[in-house]
Amino acid sequence: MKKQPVVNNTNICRTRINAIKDTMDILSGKWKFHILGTLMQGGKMRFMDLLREVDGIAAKMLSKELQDMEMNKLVNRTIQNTKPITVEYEVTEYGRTLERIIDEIAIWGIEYRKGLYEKNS
Amino acid sequence: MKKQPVVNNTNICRTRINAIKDTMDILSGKWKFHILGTLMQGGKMRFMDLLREVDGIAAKMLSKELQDMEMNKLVNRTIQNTKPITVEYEVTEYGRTLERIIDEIAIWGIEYRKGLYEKNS
DNA sequence: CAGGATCCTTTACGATACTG
DNA sequence: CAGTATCGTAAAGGATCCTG
Repeated sequence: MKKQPVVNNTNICRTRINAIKDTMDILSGKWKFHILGTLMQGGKMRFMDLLREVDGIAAKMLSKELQDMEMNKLVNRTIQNTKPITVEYEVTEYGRTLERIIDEIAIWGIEYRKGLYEKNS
Repeated sequence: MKKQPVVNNTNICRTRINAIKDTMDILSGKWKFHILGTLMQGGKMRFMDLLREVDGIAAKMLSKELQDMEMNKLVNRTIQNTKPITVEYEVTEYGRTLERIIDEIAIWGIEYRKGLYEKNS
C-alpha cells in the first residue's frame, strides 16, 4: 500500500475519526440512544413499557430498532412463559459498555444546553 | 395473589432521558459527530477540506449540516478575504463542550467494537 | 473555492390497522 | 401483549450543472 505524503492541514489521524464513524454506524437513527438510556435506567422492560417510556416512538420503529440492537448484541430479548406471553428487553453486558457515552450525552443535555439559552436571551 | 406494584418500570427519572433527547435533537443525523470530530482534530478547516476528510459525505449534506450546527452555535463560519474567497469552519467554545461525548464515542469505537468481532469469530 | 438549484432514488420515519 | 402489514410523507443521498 502506498504511503500518504505527510503534509498539510488535511492530514488528520484517521483512527479516531474512523472510530467515530464505526460507533455511529451502529447507533444511527434518532432513537437508539434514547432507547438505550431508558433501558439502562429501567432494567428489564417489556415492549409496551418501552413504547410508553420512549417518548414519541411508534411501535414499528421501536420494534425495528430493538431488532437492530439485538443483532448488534447491545440488547437482549427474552420471551417469558406467561399468558399472554410477555417479552423482556434488557441491555447486555456489552451494551453496558456504552454507558459512558450515554452518561456524557445526558450530562451535556443537562449542563450545557440550558446554558446556551441563558447566554442568548 | 395480589399483584405487587413492583419497582414499577414506568417509574423512571425523566430528567436524564429528556436530557438525552435534548442532546440528540441537535446532534441528530449521521454526520454531525463525524464532522465535529474531524473539526476538533483539524482546527480551522475549509469547506473542501471537510468534504475530503468527512468520508462519504456529499457537498449538499455537508453544507446543510454545517448550517445546522452554525445555527446551534456549535460551529463558526468565517469568510476569508482571499481570491477566490475561502471559508473557514471551526468548532466554537460552546461546541468544545461536546468534546467529552465525542471522546467517549471515539474510545468506544476503538475499544469495544473490535472486541465484539473477536468474541464472535 | 464555496456553495446553491435541480432532479431523481432510496431510506427513515410515522399513523393506522390488523394478527397470533 | 407483542408485534407485523400497509400506506404515506419527509428526509437522506447521489449526480450534475451553475454562479459569484
